[in-house]
Amino acid sequence: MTVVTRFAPSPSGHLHVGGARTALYCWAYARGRDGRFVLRIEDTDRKRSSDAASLGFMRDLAWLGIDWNEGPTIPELPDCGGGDHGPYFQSERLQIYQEHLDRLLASGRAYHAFDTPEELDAGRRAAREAKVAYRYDRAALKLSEEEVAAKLAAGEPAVIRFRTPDEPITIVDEVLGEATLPAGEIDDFVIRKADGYPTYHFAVVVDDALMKVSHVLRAQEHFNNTARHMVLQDALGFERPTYGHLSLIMNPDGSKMSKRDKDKALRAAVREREIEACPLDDTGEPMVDGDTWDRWRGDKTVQLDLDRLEAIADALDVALPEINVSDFRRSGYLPEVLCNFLSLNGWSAGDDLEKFDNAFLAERFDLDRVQKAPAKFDRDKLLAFNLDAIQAMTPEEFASRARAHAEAFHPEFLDRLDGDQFAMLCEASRERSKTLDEPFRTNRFLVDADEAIAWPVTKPVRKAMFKGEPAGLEMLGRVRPVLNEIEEFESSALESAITAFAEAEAEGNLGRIAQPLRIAVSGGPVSPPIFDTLAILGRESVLARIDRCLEVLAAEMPSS
RNA sequence: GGCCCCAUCGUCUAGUCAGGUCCAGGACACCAGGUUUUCAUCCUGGGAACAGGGGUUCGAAUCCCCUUGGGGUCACCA
Repeated sequence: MTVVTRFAPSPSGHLHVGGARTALYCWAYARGRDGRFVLRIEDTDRKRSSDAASLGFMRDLAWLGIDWNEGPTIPELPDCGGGDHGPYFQSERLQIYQEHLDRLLASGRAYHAFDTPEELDAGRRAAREAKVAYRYDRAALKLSEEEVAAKLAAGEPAVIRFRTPDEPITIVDEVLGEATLPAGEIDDFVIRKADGYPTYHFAVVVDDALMKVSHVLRAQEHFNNTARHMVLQDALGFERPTYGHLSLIMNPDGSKMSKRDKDKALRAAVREREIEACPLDDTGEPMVDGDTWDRWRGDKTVQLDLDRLEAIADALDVALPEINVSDFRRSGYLPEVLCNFLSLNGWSAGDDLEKFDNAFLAERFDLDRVQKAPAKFDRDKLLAFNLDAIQAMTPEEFASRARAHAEAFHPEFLDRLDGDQFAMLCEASRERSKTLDEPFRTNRFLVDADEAIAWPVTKPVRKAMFKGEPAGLEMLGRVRPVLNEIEEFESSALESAITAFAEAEAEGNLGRIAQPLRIAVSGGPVSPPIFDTLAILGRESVLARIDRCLEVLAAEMPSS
C-alpha cells in the first residue's frame, strides 16, 4: 500500500511553527516510504479564508524545503502540486461533499436541525453553569418528517447533524496508543453549516478517503475529533487511515504558542513604558484609531491587525516574538536549521544525533520515536544551531545568502554599498553572526548618512573616549592624519598603519586606538573588526565622522 | 467542571515497549577560568533530572496503583 500523508491548513493567518512541524513530519513520513505527500487547503470557513493566506502557506512550505506531490499549483513553484485527486481547495469540492451528505441523509444517519445560535448558546451556558460538558440535545429529532419538509420549504436556515451512534468509541493512535471515549461523549455534531459548506469534520473525512490518505499525522488538538471522524467513516463506508497525534509546541513559560503572543509582547512593552497614545505613522496619523488603540490596550483578548501591530512594534522598537515561519525567515534563521530544530521538538533520531537535514529526517522519521508530551520551544537552542550552521558555511555561501536576505529585508544596504563593500561586510560579519539578519541589523551605521551619526555618552563610550592618559578622544585626533594620509584605504593597509601607530603611541595597545575609532565611525562601542569597518566606510566617511565626533564629544568631555 | 492523554537536568531529549551494563548519556542554557581591538565566537572545567507515595521483583527511570502536576477537548473554527 502506498503511504499517503497530507497537510491540510486552514488558510487564515500564517503558517506557524507548530503547523510547520506537522507538515515536516507528514512530508518526511511519506518521503521516507516512497509515498505521496498531499497539500490540501481547508477553506470551508468562508469568513476567515483568503487566497493570500493560501499563497503564503505555500511559499512558507517551499521556503522550508517541504514540497508536495499533490495539491495546488502556483507558477512560482512549478515542481509542487498537481495530482489526480483534485481539486485541492475544499471550497471547490462542494458537489462532492453534497453527494456523500445525501447518502447519509437518505439512510437516516444525518438529519436537518433548525436550532438558532441563541438556542444553542443558551444550552451551552446552562451546561457550563451545571459544570457538565455540553452535548447537543437532539431537539431536531423530535420534529416530524412533515415539519422538517415544511421548514425546509419555507427556507428556514438549517444545518445537518450526524446522528452519532450511542456507544463507546475506541481511538487507535500510533503515537498515543488506544483510548476509549465513553458512549455519549461525542454528540450529534454539525456536518453541514447553514451556508451550505461542510464542516471540517465532514470535509476532512471525505477528502482523506477520496485522496487515499493512509496516514493522518496532525496536532493533538484533533485527538477527540478522531472519534467523530471514525463514526463518520463507518457510516460512509470508508476505510480508516492510521492516525498519529502530535503534541503541541509551547512557549517557554508553558503557555500555548499563539499569534496572540505578539499582541501580548507589544502590550506589555506599552504598559511598561507607560505609553498612552498610539505612535504616529509617516503622515502624522496614529497607526490605529484611538478607539481601537484604547480597546486593545485594555483588553488582552483584542488583537490588532498583524501589519499594524508590526508597524507599531517597529516604531516603538519592540521585538515581537517569532511565531510564524515568516517571522523566523525575517529574523534571519536558515530554513534547514528551522526544520532541523523543529523536528527535534517532539521527535529524536536516537544515538545523540541532533544535527541533520531533511533528507536524513525522511530516512529516519518514524512514529515510534515521537514524543507524547508537549515541548517548550527554546529559541536559544535554535539560535545556537543557526550560529553553527552559519559558521560552517563557506564565505561565498554566506555572502550569497546574506545578499538574498538583504534583498528581501534590508534593500538599503544594497543601495548604499557597492559590490565590494557588501562583500567586505559579509566577510567581516560572518563569524560573528548568529543569523542572516545580524550583519544588517547591527550595522545600520554603515548605511546612515555621515551627518546622522550621533554619540550618546554611554558608559563604554565615556570609558573609551574620556578616560586614560591620553584620553581616547585625543588619540582619535592624533590618529586622524594617519588615516588621511594612508595611500590605500583598505583593510590590511589600515591594519599595518594603525598597528604601527598603536606601537608608537599606545604601547602597542591596539584597543586604545580601535575603540575611539569604532565609536567615532559607528556611534557606539560595537562594530565588525575595526579595519574592515573603516575600509567599508571609505576614507571620506571615516574622516567626516571622526571630525564631527571630535567636535561633538569635545563639548561633552569632563574638564578634568 | 466532564471526558481523554501525558510526566527523565532550567529547556529539547537518550534510556522505558523486551527490569540489571544508568550513583542516568548528549545538546542548548547556566556558572568558573582562558583566548580576543569592541561585540560575537572559540577553548577548558563545573553544577544540574528519573514529580511524590505505595506496590510487584533478588533487582525499577523502566511494570502496576494512587496522589500531584501538565496538556488536549467540550463551535454552524479548523
